[in-house]
Amino acid sequence: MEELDALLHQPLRTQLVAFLAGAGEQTFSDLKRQLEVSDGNLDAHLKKLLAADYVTVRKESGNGRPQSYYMLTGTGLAAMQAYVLALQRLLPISPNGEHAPVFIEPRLAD
Amino acid sequence: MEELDALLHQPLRTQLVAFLAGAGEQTFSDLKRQLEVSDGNLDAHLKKLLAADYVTVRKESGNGRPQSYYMLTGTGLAAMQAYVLALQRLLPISPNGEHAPVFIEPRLAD
DNA sequence: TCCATTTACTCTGTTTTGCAGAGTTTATAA
DNA sequence: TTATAAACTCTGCAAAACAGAGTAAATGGA
Repeated sequence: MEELDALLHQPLRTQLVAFLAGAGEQTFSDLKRQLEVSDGNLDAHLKKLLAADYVTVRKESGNGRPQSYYMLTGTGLAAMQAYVLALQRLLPISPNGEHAPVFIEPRLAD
Repeated sequence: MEELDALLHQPLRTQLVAFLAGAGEQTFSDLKRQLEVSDGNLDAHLKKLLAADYVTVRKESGNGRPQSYYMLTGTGLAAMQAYVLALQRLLPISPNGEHAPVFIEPRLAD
């Protein structure tokens, strides 16, 4: 059985990684607002992504309020792409209607 | 933010739906063996998929040991395809290397 | 016939995970 | 100097996942 990256297979972390990939560097506050999540929860999930090197932080202070900028790493993007690919391979018919090569035609209930 | 089907965004259920899509009708025991999962846990997740009509059961008895055959529904396959599509849209660069139209080039840390 | 076995559950308890909010620190702006 | 904001940390609760024991129904073999 194809394995799915447990770190990415979680709603908030999937959204975090995808959002960072699309939006580039974001502050803690930006992420909190955009994903509508409590700061405790955001912090916990960011820590897991940091520990896996899927995300990096850059901390600024001195020229305004202290700010932490979070950014996706190449490792993180690669992991996300591998994750989506793994899901596609699990599915016998790809979402665009084409058949994945390794699977048979799905048989469905009525 | 694009939403992800919470029912599918869980490792075991994702695997269950994908496996049923590829392998067709499967017994409870088959699923237990293939996915290497405890029967209590398998039962719990199958119930959720049944409740959402992503899966159906057909029960046989009288001509052998009682057997329950589980099968993916059209609803279930459609949900899975929509789920994978949603993930692809979240990602700024699709896994095959092509850019998704709505997103900008991802900016990454070093 | 009855005993063991298999299937497919149900139930219970434990562990893990997710999550919210209160409190803390540092720093700035008023 | 006080108030406010950012970015945490910590604590506790709630929900989810999970394993395994127990159970009913049915069969197959002795």
